[in-house]
This record gives sequence, structure tokens and C-alpha cells, in this order.
Amino acid sequence: MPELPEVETIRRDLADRIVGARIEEVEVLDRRVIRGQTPDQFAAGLRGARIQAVERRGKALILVLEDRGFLVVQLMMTGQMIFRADSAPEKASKIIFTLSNQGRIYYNDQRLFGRLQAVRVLAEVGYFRDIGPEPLSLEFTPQALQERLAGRRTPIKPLLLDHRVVAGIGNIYASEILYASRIDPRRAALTLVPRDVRALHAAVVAVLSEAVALRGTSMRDYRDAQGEKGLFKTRIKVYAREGETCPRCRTGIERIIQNQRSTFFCPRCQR
DNA sequence: AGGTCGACCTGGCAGC
DNA sequence: TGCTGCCAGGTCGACC
Repeated sequence: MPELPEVETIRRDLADRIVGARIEEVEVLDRRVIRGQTPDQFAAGLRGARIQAVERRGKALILVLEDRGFLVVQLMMTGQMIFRADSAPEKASKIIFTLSNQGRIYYNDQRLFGRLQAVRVLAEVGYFRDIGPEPLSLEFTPQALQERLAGRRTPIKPLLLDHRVVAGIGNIYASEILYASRIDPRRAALTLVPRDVRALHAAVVAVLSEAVALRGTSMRDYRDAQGEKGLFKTRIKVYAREGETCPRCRTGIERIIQNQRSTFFCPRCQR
């Protein structure tokens, strides 16, 4: 589900509420969301751990545990991390963490694609191997982007979804970023000239920054750590707007399939 | 190595 | 009221 802006929103919300608390109990209601360990091992490894910080890398949420390693949460399509003071499990609740501050975190996941791993070092998590730059950090420059696109014959849209190129962009923001930079999603990456790459870089930063400021996009399932929707949906220009008109030129927005995933774009002003 | 595709899951919704 | 098919914020491993 969530892309960088959504995970970052959850990270900030959780950091305000759980840093300094201890995990007192862990109830695993569906073992399929746990990776690399049995539910008993997973729970035993986390019980008693103090939460030192809540971080994020790409779309992964990282709970830093004092002297106990890390809890890495990948929400995938429909995962949620909801913090509540009262008891409120839902049908989709798969793990319940009870904390020392009277609160609970409900890991909810409709489709069960999400995964949680308790690890000693982050390198144990496959997703972090070869992960690209954080798009809202100083390391993400037009040059860094150019280097990662050089020589690639793949269309630019699926490359934006590749977290080894740049971390944290998903299917909604990939379409929005290409619209903002006026680049046709079907163009092979190696056809982008330096001016295109600069425009693309600027759009990545601008779109993701605004989406973070508006607490992400709720198309269907996304909720922040309080269970509230994000506000960026009103700013969406093309995603899921097939047949509506382009805000810039009034041409009809089209939907195509690339690597089995929908892409939305304006065929007139994206070139 | 780079590129593409199926698999993993559940549920909502449109159309008949 | 069904039923069917399509669609969904992601990642990974298996192929060519």
C-alpha cells in the first residue's frame, strides 16, 4: 500500500507516541506475516524491548530496539500500523503489540502481503540490499539519478518503481511524478536528456514533499497511525483518472499497462 | 546483467 | 440476489 509519503507519515506519528515505551506483549494472530522466525521466536525476541527510535528507509518502517536490534515492517499493499490506547482489534488485525505506555499497535493487513522481521542487523533484510538513494535526502541529486538511469532500455515508469534506482516511489507517485515532469512513461530511460533528468529529479522531490506535507494519499486502505486518511488525494492529477481531462491541456487521461501495473498519463503534454 | 512475468492474498465493485 | 471478472499504495524469484 503505502509509498514513501505514507510510511513517513506513520513513522512520525508512531515516533511521537511510542519512543521510550517497552513492548510488553506480542500476539501473532496470523503467522504468515512473520518472516524468518516462528511466531514464538518473534514474540520472545521482542518482549521487553525498549523502543529507542522509529526510522524509515524507502517504504520500510524500522523500529530501533535498545540492545535488541530492529523490527522491520514492510506494509506492502494493505498493511497498517495503528496506535490506539484502547483495545480494538479488527478482522484484518494480524499482530497486536501491547506497550508499557498503555497503548497498543495493531498490525492490520487485508491481503497479507506485508511482512515483519525482527533482526540483529538491517543487512539481514533483503530489501535493503542494493537499495537506492532516499529521494528527500541530499544524496539524491540529478547526477545520482542520471547515473542510475544511464544505458537502461526499460521504460522510465517501471524504473521509477525500482527501489534500487531510487527508494520509496510506488505506483501512484510514479504516474504523478512523470506527469509533473511532462515525460512520457513509455520512454526508454536512456532517451532522457540532461534537461529531462533534471525535470524528473525536481518532480520527484516536489511531489513526494507535498505528499508528505499532506500526510499521504488514501485511495482505499491507507490509514495513518491514528487510523485517519491522508489528504493528498485531492492533489492527484492523473492516477486513477482515466477518461477525465488533463488539468493542463484538457486532453483525456489514458491508462496503459506496464509490467502488469496501471500507468496513467496525458498523451498530449507528456513527451 | 537487464528485462519481463507469475506468485503471493483478500475483498470491493461493476456488469450481467 | 448471486455470480464472474477485474482491480488494488509491493516485492521477489524464476525465467529468457
